[in-house]
Amino acid sequence: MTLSLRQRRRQETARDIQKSTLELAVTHDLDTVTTEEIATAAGISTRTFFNYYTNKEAAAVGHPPSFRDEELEALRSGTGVLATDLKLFLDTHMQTLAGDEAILRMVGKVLRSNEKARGILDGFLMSERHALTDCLNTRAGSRQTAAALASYATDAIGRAIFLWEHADNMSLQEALDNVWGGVIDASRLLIEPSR
Amino acid sequence: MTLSLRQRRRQETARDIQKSTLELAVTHDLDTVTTEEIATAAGISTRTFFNYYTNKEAAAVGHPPSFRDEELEALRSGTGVLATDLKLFLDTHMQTLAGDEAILRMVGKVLRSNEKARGILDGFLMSERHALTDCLNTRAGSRQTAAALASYATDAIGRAIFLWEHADNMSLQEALDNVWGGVIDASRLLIEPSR
DNA sequence: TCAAAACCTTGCGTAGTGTGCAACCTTTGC
DNA sequence: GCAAAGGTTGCACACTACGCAAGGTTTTGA
Repeated sequence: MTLSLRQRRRQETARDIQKSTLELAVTHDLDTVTTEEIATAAGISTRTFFNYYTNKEAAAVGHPPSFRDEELEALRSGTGVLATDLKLFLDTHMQTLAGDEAILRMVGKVLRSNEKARGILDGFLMSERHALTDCLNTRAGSRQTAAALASYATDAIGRAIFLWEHADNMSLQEALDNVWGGVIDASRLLIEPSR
Repeated sequence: MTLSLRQRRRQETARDIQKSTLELAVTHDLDTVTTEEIATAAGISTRTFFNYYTNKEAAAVGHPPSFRDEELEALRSGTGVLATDLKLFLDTHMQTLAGDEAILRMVGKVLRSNEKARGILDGFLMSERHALTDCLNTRAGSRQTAAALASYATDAIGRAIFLWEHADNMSLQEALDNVWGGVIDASRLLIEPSR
């Protein structure tokens, strides 16, 4: 469990680089910031920067938290109402994300203006969605159904973060509740035509 | 309606560049292809390449068809069952996409291996989803509901294309029907806990 | 405890990217 | 038919990303 000195330093440096990148990106716009400026701000050489991240956009995105295995397992083997279990799963993940609101807000800003950063995050989210699809596949009727549910869920997190960023005085949890209400309403609209 | 010689040439050149880019990307992997190779293949100078596209990933993605105004309007003012109207809307858009299956297939391949290209397409899809949200907002109860429906719909197109690319002997329309079934089942699962 | 192995940082060299600028050519509109 | 508008190109330049090799630090295990 305890990381060696080397591993700890590596994590710290990676995080320092991300912080330096985001701070510069938020004040100046990532495209006009050079890797040299980032490296200097993080107290390393340009060459070392590229030993940690393949490019500045990847440095800005960093390493977002994945769905945790325990949570996926709890969802897979859950016996409650699916909508409730899935919402609980998202709540837990949102709490993890809420652990670093400052970074989340800066990353959000970068994502809104930088295509390459979006692509990098999108790749990450794609594999997360895949893991969630596998997990839901044991509870849904078919793989297509599981894939749709997984999309609903990951999209909901994205919209919740967006809502939280743009609304004043709203917690991440409140934003997710709000968005989830929309998901349920949308589902109802799709299968209950008359009302 | 008729385009001037200049405008027609511009479109043709843009398309030639996209085709050259995709053909090289499919055989060699876009990352190892240089802009110089693309420019030579398209019969233009490197400098001109950058007058058309800001980078090779944008050249590979090209300019995908947007939702058409008539279709959006038909959906906005539709009076049928929402699920049916929305499915019809997607069917129509899928027919537009089916007009160039060769390019669609090559773009799909690039998107699977190239983060930057994904980010570019994602930015495009984001604005499409926004337009669709505005449109659905007149029929859904709230903006969050409309946003959820718009996500369901655009994601369904993406998954349908993915399915079509990976299944043998399946048309785009069949793939969309298949995926849409998953969307409806997922919605039902979310609001009908016991069954 | 200490030397070898493993790993990390850094400078240097190099191929490739993306843009401003100026010269020159083609199309358009009057 | 000619001026204006728009397009293509070469050139120069700053920035990106990575291979390589030299030199330093941490880890390992005898």
